[in-house]
Amino acid sequence: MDRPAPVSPCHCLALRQASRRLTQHYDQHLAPTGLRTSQYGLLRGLGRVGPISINGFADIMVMDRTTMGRALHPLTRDGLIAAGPGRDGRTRSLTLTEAGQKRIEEAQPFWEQAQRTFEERYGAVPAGDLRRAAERLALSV
Amino acid sequence: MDRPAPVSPCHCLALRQASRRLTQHYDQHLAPTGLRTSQYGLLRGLGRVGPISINGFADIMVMDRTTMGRALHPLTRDGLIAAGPGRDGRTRSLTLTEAGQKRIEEAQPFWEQAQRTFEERYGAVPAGDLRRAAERLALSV
DNA sequence: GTGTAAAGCGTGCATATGCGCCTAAGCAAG
DNA sequence: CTTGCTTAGGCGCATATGCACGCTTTACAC
Repeated sequence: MDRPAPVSPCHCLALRQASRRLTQHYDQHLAPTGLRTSQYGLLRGLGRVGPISINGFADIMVMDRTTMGRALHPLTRDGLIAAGPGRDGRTRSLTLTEAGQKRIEEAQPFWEQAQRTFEERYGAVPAGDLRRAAERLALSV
Repeated sequence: MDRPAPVSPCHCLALRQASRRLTQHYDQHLAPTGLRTSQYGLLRGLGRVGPISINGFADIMVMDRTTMGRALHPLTRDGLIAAGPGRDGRTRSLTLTEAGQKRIEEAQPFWEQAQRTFEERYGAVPAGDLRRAAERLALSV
């Protein structure tokens, strides 16, 4: 997998490529848990901000609302997230189930190893800088 | 679309969120051209490194080979990229067609505006730093 | 109360993403 | 020439991504 120089000074393309690579790295570490990185992120996020509506959760996770709706399917199917009725007839209330909480705890060591091995290769300081820059982008654009 | 603080110190999650947001920004600007950001990136990339095989192009663009194979479908369908026979009976040779070259030129002003407006909001210097950090990640991990 | 706007969510469509498995073609050792 | 490894690519499956459109429910002005 040796490649020539990356093609283009496009900020977006560079970020997309980096995102793909990093996702692959984390996914490989999380594979034994049966969770993808995206799903682990959703569980962690819901654990912090739930109970919450789909739209609210989508905003927090920086996703399109319809993407969120569909991303929840495999998680509700597997009983990791419960989507009960909300305070309205419109809203649905998302909560992390006990199985979901347990699954997070099982997956955490694998996530930590992914995070750690990435920091070892890329450098912990640059990794932190990159993360903060990405967080700022997600909030600002 | 105002959100609370982003959830998690996970490098991967932060990068994925930023990637989604930025892709949305560029996609909105490129919408009049009928190209998505990803497709514009593929055309630009192929223009630089083509003719090339699918696997070779996938490596350069930091994609899975199967993802590349499928991403080419709408582009070959629309005649922007030609997938002729390669030097082997196995390999296929990807080239940018004249229509593809023309499409890039048509789209360029829209891409430039997306790039520029992002830099205005996020800051040109941080944007460059972020792009270089992302490029390094794509090559290193 | 009623009409209208807005909020919350779902669905259809098209593309994006990558893993596992498969086939075909080249290539080297015997 | 045959056996076996490697390379190039396709396809099925499942999830990810978001736009356009539509539906139901609520909020609000009047």
